Amino acid sequence: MKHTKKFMQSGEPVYIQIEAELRSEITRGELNPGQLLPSESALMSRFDTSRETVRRSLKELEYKGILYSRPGKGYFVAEPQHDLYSFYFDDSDKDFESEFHSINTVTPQEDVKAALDIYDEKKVIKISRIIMLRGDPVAYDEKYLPYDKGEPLVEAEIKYAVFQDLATIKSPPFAFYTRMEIGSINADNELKKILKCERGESLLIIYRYIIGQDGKKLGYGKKFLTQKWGRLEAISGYTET
Amino acid sequence: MKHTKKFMQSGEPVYIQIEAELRSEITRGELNPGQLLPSESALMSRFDTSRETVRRSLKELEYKGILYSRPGKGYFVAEPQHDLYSFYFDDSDKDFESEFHSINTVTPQEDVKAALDIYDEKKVIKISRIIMLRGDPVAYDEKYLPYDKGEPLVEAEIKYAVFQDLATIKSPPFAFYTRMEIGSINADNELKKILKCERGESLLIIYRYIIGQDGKKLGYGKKFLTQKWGRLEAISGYTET
DNA sequence: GAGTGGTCTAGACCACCTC
DNA sequence: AGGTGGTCTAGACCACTCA
Repeated sequence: MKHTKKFMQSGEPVYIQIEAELRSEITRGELNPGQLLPSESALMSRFDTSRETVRRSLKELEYKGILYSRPGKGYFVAEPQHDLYSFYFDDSDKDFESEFHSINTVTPQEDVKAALDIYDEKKVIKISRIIMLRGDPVAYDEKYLPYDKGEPLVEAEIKYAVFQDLATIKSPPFAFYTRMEIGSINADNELKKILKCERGESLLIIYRYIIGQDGKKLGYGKKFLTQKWGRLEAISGYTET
Repeated sequence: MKHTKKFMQSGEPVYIQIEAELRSEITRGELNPGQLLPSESALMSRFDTSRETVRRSLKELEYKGILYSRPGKGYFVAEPQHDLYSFYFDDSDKDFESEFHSINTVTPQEDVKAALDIYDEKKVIKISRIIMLRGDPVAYDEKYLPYDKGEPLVEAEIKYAVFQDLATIKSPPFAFYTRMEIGSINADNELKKILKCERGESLLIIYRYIIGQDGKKLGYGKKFLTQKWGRLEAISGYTET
């Protein structure tokens, strides 16, 4: 059988081989953004395979943002998204020691009320902790959750769940997402005390809003990172493999 | 014909309908991370369609990071990546006015040499500009490109290309990517002068390294953002649609 | 060995675009 | 009218997993 032979020869599925071949032409600059690719039927004869197999290759490249298709016209090389960055920000701070600071129900301040869409006198749960590196405080974290009366405040449970990920509480995990804002701020006296840094030292401040798919605000957090914590690292553009 | 009727009824392709149905079960929490989905053949009879159609739906959800599959076992609901964030950082600063500051070839400082993998006495092209909002400076930008002797320094061309995107020069657009580091810093006297801010004011500092797929360093940039510039905004988790 | 997903084929009809 | 991609079908063989 034709395809079996091809498959065995290199150990790679045919559609992966075609994908690699086309991708290489693009990263080498032989095919450039906006350019039209050969049609499916042309690729079928070029690679001596069926239409679905060719389409599988093209679909892969489409998902990766390298191609797009226009019905009736063909496939085109996409513009790379050099302005779209991604980064990991792991709230559990696995690489650090973290020190439990306080947990209690409080009357929220204005920024917290606004962030959680609270308009009445409802209280909120406030959890704060200090993140340490080799004995030095490098970050300080405050999290706020709406406190619905009647819900027992089970400290141990919250401690576990919240420290894994804010708002894993009582929401199916695909039912919410997080919006983050990153800014910088000079340490005030309170932060100076907590983080044992200079007053005025420049800190990264990271705001997070946990939002349900229905728009409901499920959580709010502020995190202050000293320069010892390190820099946030992000990537944009297409990285091979 | 069976499928034509189904397709016409809702105007949506069958595989999109199946995808939506499964996704809804997941966001509603009926199916949870780690759980096994019904097999392909079970879904074939449930939705009265062919295997490839069912597989197309599952593949979509796989690409979106909602499912993963294990040969011989089945499809499982994935863990949502609540720690993976994305954001846009458009270097052209379309929403701002930007003021050309200077462009010339200079002997690089140590950080620039390290960032561009320069070990000899080669010079680099330095481009700097100031970004303004309503007449006020809100950011300051420095970019460095390796300067290969013999290349004419065509100012107009560089100005255009670099201000669109650092390193669009002479590299096919899929041949490189960008690594970014975000930190905070106190304004020194020089930045105070350029940005007309207080000495010690907290700034966001953004380092960028433009890197070829072959690992070659193509460009380096530093950008200082005042608090007037605004906050960086990022998103994580699954957002519907 | 029975069931699962992974790959591949050879058809089909459709909507869209261009001449 | 003829070419393009979009959707869908009904087969096939394979490697993997688990009882």
